Amino acid sequence: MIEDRKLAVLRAIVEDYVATQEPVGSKTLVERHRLGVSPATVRNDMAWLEDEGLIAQPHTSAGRIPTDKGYRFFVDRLTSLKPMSAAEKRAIATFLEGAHDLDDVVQRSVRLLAQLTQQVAIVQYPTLARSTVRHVELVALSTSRLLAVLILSTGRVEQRVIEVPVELTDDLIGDLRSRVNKTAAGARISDAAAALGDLPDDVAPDNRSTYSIVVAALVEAISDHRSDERVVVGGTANLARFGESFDQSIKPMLEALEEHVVLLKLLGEATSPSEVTVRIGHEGPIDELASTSVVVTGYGSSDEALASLGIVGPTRMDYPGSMAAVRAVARYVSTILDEG
Amino acid sequence: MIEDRKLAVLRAIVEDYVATQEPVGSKTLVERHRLGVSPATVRNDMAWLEDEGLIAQPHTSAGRIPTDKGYRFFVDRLTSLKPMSAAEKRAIATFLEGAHDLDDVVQRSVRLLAQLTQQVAIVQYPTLARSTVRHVELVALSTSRLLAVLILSTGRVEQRVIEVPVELTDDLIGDLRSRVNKTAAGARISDAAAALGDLPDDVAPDNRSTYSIVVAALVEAISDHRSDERVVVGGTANLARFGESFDQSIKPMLEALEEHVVLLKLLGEATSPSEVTVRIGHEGPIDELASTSVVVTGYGSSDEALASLGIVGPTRMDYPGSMAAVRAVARYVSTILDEG
DNA sequence: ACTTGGCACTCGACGCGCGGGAGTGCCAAT
DNA sequence: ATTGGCACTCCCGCGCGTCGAGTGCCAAGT
Repeated sequence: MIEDRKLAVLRAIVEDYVATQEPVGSKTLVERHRLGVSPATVRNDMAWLEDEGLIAQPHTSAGRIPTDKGYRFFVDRLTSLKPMSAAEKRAIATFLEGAHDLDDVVQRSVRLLAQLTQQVAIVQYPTLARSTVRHVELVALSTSRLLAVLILSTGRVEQRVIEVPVELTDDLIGDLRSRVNKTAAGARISDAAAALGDLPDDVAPDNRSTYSIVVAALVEAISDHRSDERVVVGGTANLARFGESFDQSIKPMLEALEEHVVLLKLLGEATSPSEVTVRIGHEGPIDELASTSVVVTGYGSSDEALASLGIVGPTRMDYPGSMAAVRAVARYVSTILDEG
Repeated sequence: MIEDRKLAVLRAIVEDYVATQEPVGSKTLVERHRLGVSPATVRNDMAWLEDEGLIAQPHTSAGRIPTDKGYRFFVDRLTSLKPMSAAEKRAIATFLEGAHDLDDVVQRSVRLLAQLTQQVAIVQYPTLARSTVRHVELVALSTSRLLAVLILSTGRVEQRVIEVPVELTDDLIGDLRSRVNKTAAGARISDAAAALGDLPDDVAPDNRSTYSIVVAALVEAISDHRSDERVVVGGTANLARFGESFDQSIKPMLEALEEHVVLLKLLGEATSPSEVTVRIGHEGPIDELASTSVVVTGYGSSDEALASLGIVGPTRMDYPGSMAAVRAVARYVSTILDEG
């Protein structure tokens, strides 16, 4: 069992280091936090914490900084995410309520999150796999090109251009549209794709092949997972705040932010909105981002998460604050999407 | 009249400085470029160029660097944009041809431009004002919420959610849809909005008010200029290359890249695809970006530009290369959009 | 009238040495 | 177990001298 005071010391170190960005020594520690013991005692505790691998010193005769393991311990056992102030809650609510459009909601969430945490924010669009089809619209662009517009229960609207090697007539499209909608409406996207495969059974024989071609293209377009990769990034300017550790930090970060596939990996599996996942430094999936942490949670209805949202920042970040902000935003977004 | 050699010296200074990022002195200059004269002569020319405000020295006894005015001179009179190599042309063509969707085209253009120039690339979506309406689709989301999907000639698809304080029936929507399409199809968006104002004249009297409410909302949604602000940014990671001048350069840059309104100001008026506009340092509209240059051109049909596209980078950039790349990409994008 | 070599001068970059100070570990005392 | 004392370590900042690239100017050459 670890004594309370050692934990208090660890907590103090983390908080001070996060606040000042500088290694923290025993003397300044007892000054700033009323630990009620002398620096020498703290030093002993520090030596112990270092043995345990929770803190480290950059070089002899410097203060200590938390290790990844130390942050992990801090996050798991030494803190509960501090609740947002009433003012902050109000700010979140009013800021997000202005939106009706899904695009709006996503965009505002990113900005909000970035501003609240002063970090880089990432919001994923609701996963297609977990949405149901509300309506499918087909519009002829030319005689051989068809625009399919999918409207999903989450408010997401997807469009695809389909090239078909057959002549498209208005009747054909109209017929196809009503059939597709009858089959797909209300179904999950994967189910809809499956159900559409059976469609051409009861159509006029001479239209059969046309149908199957169009439907095949449609199915392929629908289940195209490329669009599951939709994420929005905001608050990049906050990267400018850690001006020092430049090459090791900012460059890989900027690169990652451009690769949406990488970002999705970073967000990971969507969890329920009630729990906030924290990945610290090397725990993340990307080696280049070993000195950055991710705070992420899911949003959507409470029983099933639609997608993820979170922030990315240096391992030395304000975890309680970030976690609280991420959770708060996720909740508000969830309720807004529920209403819409 | 300025003699040729002085111009040659200026050109050499610009080229060397862009390549090395270091102030260039008289001796290294005659070594690298076969100027056929001695360093002393070059020094005299340099003194003259400095008097003219075309070059400057950061401090006494350092080499010279071009001033903004020097770059301007260089761009205007000392260089013609070098044509792309055959290989590059092929690369551009194949890279862009894979796209059919407008989103695809835009996204690929940004990446391509960023990669070719090693700078931050910006591509604006085709302006709504210059597109014509191809089709309008209306879908009821609930009894009082309507989703309008506009499909434009450029391939752009815009969606808007409209709240209407009336009960929506399928008949009403169907009727409205056919009327709207009859009125708006083929028209420019501004004309369409105007024409829609007259719509409710020949409808059943008891539907009048409903129509006018819905149409008013629709018109407002259509002419919402918020969506003219759509731009896509890429190649942010290239910012990491100028690691030195950090706070003065990267931070305002990152901030600007988040504010799409600012970016639009930066892109400025769309010009014809044949001419490439260069704005150097302070010439730009944004004071914070005084040490960055913009290379931009329009794309779309040759007689009328649909929107702008270009790159942003430090004033010390490879202007001939950037200009050529920007123009090449704009041309390819234009032809692809013409076909589609 | 340019061009050129020579020359003195300037000034930033670099390396070095030297305290100052923050911080540590250890030990003896309580 | 805690604490004050103490010697030790090592980073950081400062001042200094040197080096060298680069300049401006001048007088001589073509």
